[in-house]
Amino acid sequence: MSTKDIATDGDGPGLPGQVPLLLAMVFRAMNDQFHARLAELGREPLRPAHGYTFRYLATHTDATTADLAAYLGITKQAASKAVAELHEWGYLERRPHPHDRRAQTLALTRRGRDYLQLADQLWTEAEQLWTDLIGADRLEAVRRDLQTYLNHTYGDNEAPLRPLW
Amino acid sequence: MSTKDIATDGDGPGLPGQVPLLLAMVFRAMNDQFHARLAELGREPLRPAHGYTFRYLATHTDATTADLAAYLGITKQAASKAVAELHEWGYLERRPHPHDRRAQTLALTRRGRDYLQLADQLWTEAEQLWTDLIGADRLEAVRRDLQTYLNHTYGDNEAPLRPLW
DNA sequence: TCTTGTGGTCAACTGGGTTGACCACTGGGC
DNA sequence: GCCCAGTGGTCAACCCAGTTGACCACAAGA
Repeated sequence: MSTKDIATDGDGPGLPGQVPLLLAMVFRAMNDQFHARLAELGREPLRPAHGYTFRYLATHTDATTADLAAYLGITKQAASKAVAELHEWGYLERRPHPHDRRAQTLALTRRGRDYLQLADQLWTEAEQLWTDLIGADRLEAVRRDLQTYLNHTYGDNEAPLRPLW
Repeated sequence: MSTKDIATDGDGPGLPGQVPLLLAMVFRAMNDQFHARLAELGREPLRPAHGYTFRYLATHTDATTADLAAYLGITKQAASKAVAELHEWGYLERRPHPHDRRAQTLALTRRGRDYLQLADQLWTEAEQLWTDLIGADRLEAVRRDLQTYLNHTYGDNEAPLRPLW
């Protein structure tokens, strides 16, 4: 049985099947750092789904709530709730859809774009910490290897970015 | 503004701060595959917290519910619920603690160890897919780089492995 | 012995998700 | 042009894995 500790013992060739869990642990560590910095800066910590919403809206103009729900893999009711909150808090605005009178297009406000920019900056900090440890070349190699996996898995489709567990 | 699509466009040097999100997306992809295979095999998909419980118990004998709660970063009430379920389903057993009459030690049953072994096998499949794409050398390099980050972040402590978002 | 702390459970609540029902509107078939 | 199945959006009720709060049995050092 592979009961060997998967923790931070570090060396040796690595057990088969260990890498996926290492991915999860590293992302968790970076995410913790991200939220710690956010708290340090006194910024309200929007929930994960909000961050993904921002990122989606920044790259998809004229997106509707239903589009967002599909991307996040949640029901449109749930997406609608999130959108209502973010609108109430001034991060995004709803406008009538140009061609469909049922629908509304969503767009980030200045405040929303600022928040996303800050988030990008904090992720960059976390990434930089890793770069300092392993060097820019290795980081770039890792980035390519990750991208290779996504390209293979999703082809030309967009990789889903959303909360998971 | 960094509104460039973070999806699977693939090439180019990569945007700063992109790697943490790539980690999340790759883990998500592997996790999806994991659950798809589990469903294929007709195995009931225990919730994530259950898997982490198994992994913890396999490497920590005489663990108590409170230990588990601390490791998972949840309240002992929540841990107690999970333990009760897993016990009811035959995956673990509770025995009186040798030195403390309040406490109970937790241990996997045969059934629990079997499930963990299956999980390891499915993670190995996901990892293998990546190895096929980038080669064993690159995978091993990635594994070391991930481990380096964890070692730096947690030192000699155990890296937490738990649900997150 | 007393006091403080800890393992474990019961109960009530929270919140982000769900399913279900519904209306307003779209758009293709005829 | 008229239908009608399909879709965008919302309201309402519910679900459930987590929370906080209260509590008891026991532990362990003063």
